[in-house]
Amino acid sequence: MRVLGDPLRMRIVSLLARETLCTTHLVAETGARQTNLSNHLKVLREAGVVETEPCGRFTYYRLRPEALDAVSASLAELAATARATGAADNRRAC
Amino acid sequence: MRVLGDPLRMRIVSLLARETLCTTHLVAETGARQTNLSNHLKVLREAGVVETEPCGRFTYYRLRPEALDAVSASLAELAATARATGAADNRRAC
DNA sequence: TGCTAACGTCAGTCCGTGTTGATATCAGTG
DNA sequence: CACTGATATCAACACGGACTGACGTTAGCA
Repeated sequence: MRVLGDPLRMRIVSLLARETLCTTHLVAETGARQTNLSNHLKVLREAGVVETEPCGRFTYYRLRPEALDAVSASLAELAATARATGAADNRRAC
Repeated sequence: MRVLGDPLRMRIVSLLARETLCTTHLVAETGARQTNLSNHLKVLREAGVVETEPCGRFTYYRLRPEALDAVSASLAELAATARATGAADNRRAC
């Protein structure tokens, strides 16, 4: 959740959703410096959002759908409980 | 998405999912200063994540489930496309 | 075996933004 | 009407984290 808060990282995630890419492609697509991307990719990797596949001197990055599904599900659950408390008008007295 | 990246804001959202609360309660629950919470609540309000209901000199904050559902759905869609590209082994050549 | 291109790491800078204190406002309450 | 408590706004401040430049490493290729 926290790691998806950064705009550039969300951009990376969107791009990787459609294609498996390597760093060079991401540099070309986003216009960001290679070093900067490498940092963000490290964050995404350590968060389990993406996984790498070394291919010669290239490194392909692929999205892990489970990670996105997990946050999506937890947000959906929050929305469901919120809907329930709204329907029950469950409020704490002051 | 961006607004949900902050830990304190996610905390607020979690609390509001279960109960409709006013600022005082949130101060007690989170331990954060009133001013700080007011700022975060403003951000959430302007993002359409929460809505307010003035009640005398109190202000109740309630979660808007549609907002959470929206981000949840968009993440789920990203996950779906990612799964499809993974299955098709859709990668860009270097 | 030199050369280049791809990628990661490190240390430092810089900026956005979360945090705070002071202040204003408004609603109850005595 | 004076007073207190709830909340929002404003103007700094501080700090984490995004961004950068320099460098090291590895893999292909001539």
